[in-house]
Amino acid sequence: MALRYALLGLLAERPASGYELAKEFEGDLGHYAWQAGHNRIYPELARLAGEGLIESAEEGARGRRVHTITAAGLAELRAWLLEPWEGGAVRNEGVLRLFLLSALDSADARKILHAIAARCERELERIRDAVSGETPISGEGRLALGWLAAGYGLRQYEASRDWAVWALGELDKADRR
Amino acid sequence: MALRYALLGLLAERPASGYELAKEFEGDLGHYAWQAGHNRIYPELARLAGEGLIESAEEGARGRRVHTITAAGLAELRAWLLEPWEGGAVRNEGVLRLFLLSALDSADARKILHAIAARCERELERIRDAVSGETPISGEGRLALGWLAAGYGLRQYEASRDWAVWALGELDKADRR
DNA sequence: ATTGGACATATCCGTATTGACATGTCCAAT
DNA sequence: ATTGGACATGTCAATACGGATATGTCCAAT
Repeated sequence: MALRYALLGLLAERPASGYELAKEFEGDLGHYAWQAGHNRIYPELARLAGEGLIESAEEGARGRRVHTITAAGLAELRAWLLEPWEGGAVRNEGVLRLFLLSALDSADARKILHAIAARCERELERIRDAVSGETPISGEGRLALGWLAAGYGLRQYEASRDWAVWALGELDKADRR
Repeated sequence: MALRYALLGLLAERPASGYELAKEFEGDLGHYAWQAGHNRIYPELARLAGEGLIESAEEGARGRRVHTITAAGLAELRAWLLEPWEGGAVRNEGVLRLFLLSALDSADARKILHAIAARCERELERIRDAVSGETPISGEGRLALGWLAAGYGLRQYEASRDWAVWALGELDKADRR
């Protein structure tokens, strides 16, 4: 269910080909929120077109097909976002690895925690670099998806780094017993 | 692949039945890292037992079967955690909804951002309450999975709340143009 | 002229996942 | 005595997903 809304959301920013949409999923979107490969994207686009939520037009070169969100698609997306919800799918292998540190002995856990903290710093650096070249605002004066995602990533990695440092402290406490 | 390691990690803390494992996935684990229902857990336990990574013993009442991790299982888990990695599955409907706010007009977006901030505060309260009754250390002096998860949840929700507040500020800036 | 790489779409198959259905036990409260 | 709810395990069918494979185009640099 979520993939269709991710696609509608991306197309709400600007019309795009399946190829371009697949690229988007390799960035912040796929990093924090939802992943999809072209093999999932193309069939879903066909279905969305079948339901009239997007319109797909052949556009010359290399068989490129540009998909545009329709009024119905926009309405569907808005309804989904406004609808109250909870739970929803969660799957994050990286976070799982954090928690499973509990199964390792102190030395192994420390090694990994240091690696995590360092990795977070690297990612923070990467996002800060990327942000300097980004626009906060997309068409129609709305906030750009990429801007929101970058802001989220920044805070998320800071939180993860702080967690790793805290966990190292907890490990110290445990070892002193 | 990740589910098997989640199960091994839980069983590394203490032996448990499939039913108890399913309960674990309803808590912090399923909230931030990985979800699984009993219908997925039972077959995977059977497979793990078949590979000798866990041992399963019938234990009296109500057909309860208690699963215990073996030395081989512990080794497999450790190897997975220590192995370098990147990427890994990411799927988080909640975060996706945050990003897709970009498709809404200013008024709708504000409404949702306020709701998100409030929700984060509620979750923070809930975790703080839960933490007061938790042990940082599990058997053998290792950090408890639940403790690590709670520490993560705390920082994660703070980050999300800060993000929502920041996004509201960005919206203000955009609207002033 | 050719070639490497980005652009572009598509299918196939095995496995993962989910929701629904099914079955039965134990125990505490009425 | 009975009943509701937690305990406990399972199967099935439909769908989602991911890795591999396939095919072809456009263009810039050599």
